[in-house]
Amino acid sequence: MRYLLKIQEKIAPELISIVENRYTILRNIYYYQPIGRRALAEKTNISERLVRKELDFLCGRGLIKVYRSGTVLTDLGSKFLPELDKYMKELKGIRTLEEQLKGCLGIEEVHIVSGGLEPSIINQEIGRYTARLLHRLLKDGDILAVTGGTTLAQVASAMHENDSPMDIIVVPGRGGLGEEVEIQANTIAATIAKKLGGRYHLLHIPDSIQEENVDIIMAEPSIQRVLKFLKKANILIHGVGSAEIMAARRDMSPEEIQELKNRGAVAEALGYYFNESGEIVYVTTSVGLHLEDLKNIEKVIVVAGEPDKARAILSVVSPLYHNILVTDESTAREILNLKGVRQ
Amino acid sequence: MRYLLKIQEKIAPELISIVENRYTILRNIYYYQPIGRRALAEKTNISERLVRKELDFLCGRGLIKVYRSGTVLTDLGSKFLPELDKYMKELKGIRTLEEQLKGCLGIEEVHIVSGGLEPSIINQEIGRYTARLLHRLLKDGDILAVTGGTTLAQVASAMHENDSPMDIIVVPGRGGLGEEVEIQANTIAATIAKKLGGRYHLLHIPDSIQEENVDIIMAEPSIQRVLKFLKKANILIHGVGSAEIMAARRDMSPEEIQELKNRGAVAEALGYYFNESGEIVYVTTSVGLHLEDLKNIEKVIVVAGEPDKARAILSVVSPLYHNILVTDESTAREILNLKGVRQ
DNA sequence: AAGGGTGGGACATAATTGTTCTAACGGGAT
DNA sequence: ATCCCGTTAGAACAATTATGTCCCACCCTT
Repeated sequence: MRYLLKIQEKIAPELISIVENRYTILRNIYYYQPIGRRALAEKTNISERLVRKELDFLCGRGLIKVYRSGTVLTDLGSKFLPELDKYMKELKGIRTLEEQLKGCLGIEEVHIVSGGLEPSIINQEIGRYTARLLHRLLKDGDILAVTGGTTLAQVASAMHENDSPMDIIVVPGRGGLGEEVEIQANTIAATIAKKLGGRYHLLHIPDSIQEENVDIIMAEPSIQRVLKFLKKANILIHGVGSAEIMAARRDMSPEEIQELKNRGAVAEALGYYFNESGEIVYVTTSVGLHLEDLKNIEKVIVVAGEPDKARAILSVVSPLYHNILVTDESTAREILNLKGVRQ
Repeated sequence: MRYLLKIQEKIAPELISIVENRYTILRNIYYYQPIGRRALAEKTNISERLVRKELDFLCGRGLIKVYRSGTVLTDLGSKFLPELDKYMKELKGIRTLEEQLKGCLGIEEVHIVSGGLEPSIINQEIGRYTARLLHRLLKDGDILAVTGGTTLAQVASAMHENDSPMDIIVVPGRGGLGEEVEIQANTIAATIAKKLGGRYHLLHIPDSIQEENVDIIMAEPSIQRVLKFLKKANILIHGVGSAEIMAARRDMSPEEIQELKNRGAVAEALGYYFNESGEIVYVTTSVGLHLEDLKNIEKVIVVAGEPDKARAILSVVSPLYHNILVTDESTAREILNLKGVRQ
């Protein structure tokens, strides 16, 4: 399979740029439809005339439809796009990247989404991909734990409504980390549960509670009930943040932030802060899953894009805790760079 | 595998003609090297300028070398060509053709050589391919039976000398069918045996012997010895001829030829003449393998190109007797046409 | 009603392609 | 050895095609 494409690359190397152009255009249409030639040209860095040519081509293939108001994906086109994803992965050697990253991180599965789009869109792509992955992975009886963050929010919004309700329980992995509602774990858990037709339980915990009050909160029956589900969760999906952004997003005091910096924190996940070597340097006093719990969870999926997170991902992800990583092409390459692996 | 190329064909259909051009050019260089631009252009029906462009490209890839005296395949090029063969088979859907033909004929294996060359070259291609197949198939201890014919002669000449001699015996499948020396079974058997570094035994039998003398000849010890090997042959490779051409090639009397026509003979193989329905309508009184013997031979390979032989192949090849068919693309398509299979 | 987007058209320019010419090389015959 | 013929690559140039750029009439939204 890979073999044939290798041969092809030798005999027709120009193919890659041709297909890449069309792929990029299709994906941009997907995200911005209806969209015009000029806007597409700008987004894709392909000249307007070329975009037009490709548009004509794609139109002829019935993948898109050009209206007065702009270009739109046809049904055929949106069905075709996931297939193209697969194809492009092979063509651009992303499958190889996945293997390298797998070996490098020692993890079970690595999924990489094709790059070549704007960062904001890449996050959506990761969401779209992870959503598909989740749909495949989840089965009746599962208890899914999720965390917050922009990436997870994308996953939630990219999931589609199930035809028939599933017997699934979704719970937030940690409570009260003081973020905006849309990207809170609670919101995301609810969204996903609703789309799947499953149930959900939320953790309502004050943003920053005193250390001495934790036990009191924990004793609350409503909290206890959710924590019981959490302990039984067999799938966890969580994001990774860069330490400073997370610290800012959660209303940390300046002293705390300084303390984090002093300790060399670069990454955050599940309320834990890690330094470059992957050591835990700080833990927020929050309620829910603890790092050690991850070892008992069947499938732990970590999802994170954006190349500036490469270092963070590297320090967080560990075969001890994680099974699956979902990221994007440029982040993957950056991680391998940091590790000194040549591609 | 096939799947990816299907996707590719949808997103980049122009690729096929690009690759096809380069493939055709490469193959023509292989057969005619050193050859010039103009001659190539004529043979391939590609405009001279295009040939030049592709030549520049192939040169840049190090697959060919352009000399004052013409273009020549480099070592890399000749190593690359068989890989390209494989790739082209997938790309042009020849693998699918093979499957269809396999199903249609009920045979174990079908090998189809990519078309798009002049008929004379196609025969060489089939020879080249079959030679590779034989090299792969043969193992020490084998006894190989071969017949005559232009196609088999190509096979023989396309085989390469073995580094180390093989423990193999090659014998002609039938004796004395009165053809030119170069395409006689005896000659071919000797050639193949020499190339493999094996032994061979020949059948020297008068061209057209009287029915009543067959037994006398058969009793000859020298003949008996060869026949004994023949009965133990575990691989047979034979060609297929159209009835009229074969009748002419072997000096048949006008009455016999008329008789053949009356009986509706369309195909010949191993001295047997078949009508359209695959029934045997005539047998030359010759010495050697009989049709029934084929059932006991491990691998029977039938090799035949040229589209006008399609009907002949169809009536000769049977799962009862044959395991492997080697032919070319246009013949394959013609056979499927005759069978009413749409491709 | 106006403004920012749209597709289609126009057109100059660049690139590709078809065609022809030429000088030089190679190989066979002398 | 040498001449000669055929074939070669390379160059040149015209014809065609692809491409970059800009404009315009239109439509939708605001």
